Amino acid sequence: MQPDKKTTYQDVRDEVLRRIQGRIWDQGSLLPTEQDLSEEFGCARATVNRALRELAERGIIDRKRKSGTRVAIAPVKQARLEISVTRQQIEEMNASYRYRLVSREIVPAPGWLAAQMGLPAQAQVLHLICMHYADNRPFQHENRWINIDAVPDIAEADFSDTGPNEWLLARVPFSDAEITLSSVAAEAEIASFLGAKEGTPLFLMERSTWFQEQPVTFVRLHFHQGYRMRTRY
Amino acid sequence: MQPDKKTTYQDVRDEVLRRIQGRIWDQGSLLPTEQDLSEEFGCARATVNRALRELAERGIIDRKRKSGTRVAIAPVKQARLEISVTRQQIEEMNASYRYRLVSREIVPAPGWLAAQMGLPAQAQVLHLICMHYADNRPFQHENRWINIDAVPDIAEADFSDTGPNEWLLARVPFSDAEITLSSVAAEAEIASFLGAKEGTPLFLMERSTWFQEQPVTFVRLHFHQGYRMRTRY
DNA sequence: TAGTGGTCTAGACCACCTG
DNA sequence: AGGTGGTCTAGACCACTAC
Repeated sequence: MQPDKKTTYQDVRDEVLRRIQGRIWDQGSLLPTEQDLSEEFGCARATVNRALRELAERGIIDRKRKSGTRVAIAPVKQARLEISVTRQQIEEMNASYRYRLVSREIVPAPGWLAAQMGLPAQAQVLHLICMHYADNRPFQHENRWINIDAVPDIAEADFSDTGPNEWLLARVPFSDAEITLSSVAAEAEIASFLGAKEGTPLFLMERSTWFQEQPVTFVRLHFHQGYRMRTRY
Repeated sequence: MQPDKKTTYQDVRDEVLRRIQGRIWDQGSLLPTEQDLSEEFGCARATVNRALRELAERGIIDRKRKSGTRVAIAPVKQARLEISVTRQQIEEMNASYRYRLVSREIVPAPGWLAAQMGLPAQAQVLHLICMHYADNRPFQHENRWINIDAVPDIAEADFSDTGPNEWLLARVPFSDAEITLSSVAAEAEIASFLGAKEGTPLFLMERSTWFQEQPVTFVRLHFHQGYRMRTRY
């Protein structure tokens, strides 16, 4: 073995993880202090801190000032769902993407939508219905409402070529969103768009989006029958 | 305004985010170097680095050595799903939790399972079916297979009182998992357990788990009708 | 080859929390 | 009151990569 260069935070992080997985440090038990670990590993305390901070972000350990660092007991695991634009999602499957605008109208926000988005009464919204196809098979039915006050430019966009999701992302990036996933029976109209029978179980994603506290859009995405969403942690 | 103490990495992070959201730095544009920013903010480069690193982890900016830091263009947003033990999930709803073991048997792994988990042919697995109730209403149907070779102690556990998820978490913590979410029609048996009609759309979570490259368990969780999974980003 | 981000160090001070 | 993690600093060297 050659004389090691330096101890990296990855080294520390991986070794600590190894000891936790190997039950050298059991669940709930107290780890040595950063000071002690930095001496053991022959590195600066900042390096240990960086390593332990990453493990804490992953939920592997719990840290508290004064009381120290403990191995987490009933970890709430975090799975990361990657949410990308539908076109990109389809192209990553090596399928050809096709988009179609079904309808476009400006209406006063219905009551349930105003409540859902936190809109003032009588706010005007743009209501869009679109379809996304992968290799010419129905992939996703998009039912979207956009708060016109939040996106004035919206009147100029006709969405005949580009979906509203891509359009919005280019203009209102990095917003906050709340997502709900569920399983629903296909209504007759949506079923026909997706080439499924009425009542077929469909995967539904609903998303509300805000930009700087202002409600921007609410969208209901019905995926084709048999769609599966995957992730790791 | 008082003489500010020090610039924190949060200050830098929030100000950079503000400039991105305010289109001062537009999508795809190049940010100043860490050196420049540290001078502007009057702090150390390490502080700027920490701030930009967090934004990069969130997908807000892209960083490359030599070429610099750019505002991300079509960000793949990451939503974090919190996955906790069913009991905990129910108790957080302020509902009473009840668990019931439906069946328990040791069998050779069926072909589809061996393929799914990457098990050797003829591996022995423990097959469990359990129910979880919230306020005595069916909440989740659990159909689980456990690789006996990976968890030898399993023979001693009868799971009449505690669900296998909690039992496993206490013994095989911090494993890797792959999750699939989908929408399925309730089969007759599962429907009856969940108090729903056959064919009802149900939210299904399937999860494969490994510990140090070794397959541990595969579980199929059917949630009650109308279940919704929520997250933010 | 030179510029940029990635990381480590050694020391310091602070904030929070438990005893 | 004191111990522990949280953070900042100033400087240094390294790794990657566009030029």
